[in-house]
Amino acid sequence: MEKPQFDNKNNLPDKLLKPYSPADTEDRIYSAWETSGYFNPDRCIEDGVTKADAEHFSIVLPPPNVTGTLHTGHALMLVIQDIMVRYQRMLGKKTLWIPGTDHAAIATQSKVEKLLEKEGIRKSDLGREAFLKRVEQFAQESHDTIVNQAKKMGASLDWSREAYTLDEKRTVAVRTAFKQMYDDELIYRKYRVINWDPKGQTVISDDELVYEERDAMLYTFKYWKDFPISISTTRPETKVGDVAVAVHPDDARYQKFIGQTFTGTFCGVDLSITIIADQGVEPEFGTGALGVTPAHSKVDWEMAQKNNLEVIPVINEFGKMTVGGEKLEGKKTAEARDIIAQWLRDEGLMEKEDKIKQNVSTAERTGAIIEPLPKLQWFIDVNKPIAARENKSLKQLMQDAVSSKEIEILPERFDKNYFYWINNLQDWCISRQIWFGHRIPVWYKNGESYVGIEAPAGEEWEQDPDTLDTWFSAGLWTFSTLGWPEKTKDLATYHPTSVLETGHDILFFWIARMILMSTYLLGEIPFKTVYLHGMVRAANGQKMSKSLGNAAVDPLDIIAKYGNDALRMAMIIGNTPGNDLKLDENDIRGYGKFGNKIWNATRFVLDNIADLDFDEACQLDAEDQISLDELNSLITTVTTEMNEFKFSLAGEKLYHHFWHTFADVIIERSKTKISEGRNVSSAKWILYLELMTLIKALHPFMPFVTEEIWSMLPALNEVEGPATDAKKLLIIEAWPTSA
RNA sequence: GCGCGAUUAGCUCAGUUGGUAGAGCAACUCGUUUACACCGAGAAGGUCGGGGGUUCGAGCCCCUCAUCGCGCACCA
Repeated sequence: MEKPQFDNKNNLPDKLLKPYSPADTEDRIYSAWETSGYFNPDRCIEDGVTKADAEHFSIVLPPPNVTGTLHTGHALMLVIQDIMVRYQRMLGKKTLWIPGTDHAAIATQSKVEKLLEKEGIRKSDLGREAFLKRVEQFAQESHDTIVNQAKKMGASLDWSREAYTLDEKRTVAVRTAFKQMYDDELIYRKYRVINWDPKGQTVISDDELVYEERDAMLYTFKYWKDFPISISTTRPETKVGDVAVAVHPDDARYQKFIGQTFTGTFCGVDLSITIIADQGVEPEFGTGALGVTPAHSKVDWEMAQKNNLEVIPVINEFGKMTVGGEKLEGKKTAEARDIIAQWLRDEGLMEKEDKIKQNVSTAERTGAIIEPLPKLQWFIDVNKPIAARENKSLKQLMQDAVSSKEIEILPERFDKNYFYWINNLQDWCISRQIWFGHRIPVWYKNGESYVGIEAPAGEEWEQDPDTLDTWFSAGLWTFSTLGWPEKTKDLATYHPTSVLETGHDILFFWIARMILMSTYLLGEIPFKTVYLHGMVRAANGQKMSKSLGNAAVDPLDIIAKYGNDALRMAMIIGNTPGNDLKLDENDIRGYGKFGNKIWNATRFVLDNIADLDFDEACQLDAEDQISLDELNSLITTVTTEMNEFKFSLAGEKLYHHFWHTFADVIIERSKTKISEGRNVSSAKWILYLELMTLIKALHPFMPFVTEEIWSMLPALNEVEGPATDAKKLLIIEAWPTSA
């Protein structure tokens, strides 16, 4: 059967007669926003959109790594932040959202190394300079992709303030921060056992360790026949570096040996073993005695420091043995382990071999098993009292910022994780043996060293070859992006920032480090609210990852299919802070339909209010007045929820009201009134008021379709009557208030 | 080992200070009424993981157990 044609006697725009097409709309709308300049708060002030003395609202975008393209996780972060920013801008605040990218030192370097590997090139073949050129080229390409993607996602970022963690300004910030910390003796260089990644050939911080449970063999044996105590270990190969055996001070079995030294030969290596007492030894585990290898275990290193023991390195940076003659030297640790285990059996020294589960630390980036090694590295002291900060340590500064409620973490339960992490925090190792990143601003000459922003004068000064942990520069992000160390107007206006929105997986890596840097360097918090989102998962709950093959869910594909507005709604509704989000294509499709529903409702309203006389006072009949009251109370509720970061609730209420109250009840009711000529003016007024209000309130959630509709409401943007001045864009329209 | 979270309609999840259980999707029945079939109307569907406690009243607070997931941790 033929469907009756919409007669369009009121000459509605052609595009409004067809179903809504995000693909034909979104790019055009984004360009209009960019051209307007309203992503930049300065422009809003110039044009009188925002008052110069208005309250500020600022967010720094967690800078995506320049390691490739944006994924759904990035899309989620862009959506949540864009909603906040659009809402705050409509409230009339000086609203700034700063974009940027992160050089992501190790991650980017290893990515490029892998690409070069495919070409059969090693980074050592290229040399430092040529290699860095390749990395920078790669980083630039990634950057361009990322920027384009962010724009596709509708992010209302102020591109005029874009920053990069490795650009010139940020380099000055990094060096200034380094120098100040060095001068305050918070940064120091020390030889100690660190986490060595044999694959990445660099030291990594404690936070970059990932523990993996593995099967291991626990060997129980004596070093030699007349040694009085048996020890247990999973790593016999390190025992050639042993200098002591530690027992619990109260252990009756071993007390009599404490303080004695025994010498002998273990697998061809001469050892001198002193029996020491340490509270940390668990009498119940193994034999209750522990072989101490100061060079290859952090715990043992500390025992050695306390007891003044010698440190004997036996493993090198490549995970190979450096002692033991022909039998062991040059062998990989795993091989040496078997050789020693066999030797123990052959010698009749092996007493027990037990299969156990063991947590081994691996490197987050390379997956390699960490080899603890003693090395000279740079550290940040987290316990030293700082005179300029009321003698508080960095640890205390981090703690106080949150415990004082100056910084609020959403959801609140992450407070506990944060405090727990701080309590267990040890000095932060900030040097890395990689090429890509901020080179440590320290120069050496004949045993002399110089720390500064610029290289010292004179030829012979040699800069430290190491680079800084990428989180050092990231820690400065809230203020380095605003111009620090210069005293800029931006810094005065927009810092502390209002909200930091990111995934809970980088609470320690990044959020804690930003709090550290900001409270120390500026004496103020970096942000007031931390909003932590969960991880985006596939519809079946699986983690999206390349190895599972479902990381192929490209946000741009979804946008091409259903539109950005639909993706946004699917990412916001049903999503609460801290909880993972299952992204289901059905939901996205559903919200795509909602966009069309809004579109069609607009067609109906515009067609019916074409002859509405705006000079006449708005007079509503009883039921329409009730509807208006309901609308007002909806807006009040939604506003409260927006202020409390409850975007899911707010979005869902707007969705539901639009569809099931405005469309299903009010529009349907108006048809009867208009066709019967009963309370026609009231019916038209309520159509108009509802549509106007809902389009505005929906804008932060669905910016494209609402802006597009807004542009088709000629001279209707003031309730009082037709506007005569040039039409404003919806992004700078005032957030609706209940009348 | 310590800590955290989840467990609510078939599925995915909301539920803000304790006050008569909600949404979306799916499924069911009916309906093409000129904004929209990317639609409408209607009905159906839950002893809120188990057990105990506090309370006039508990999805929500307390205790306990179970299952799943996550974070942290120097049992060698």
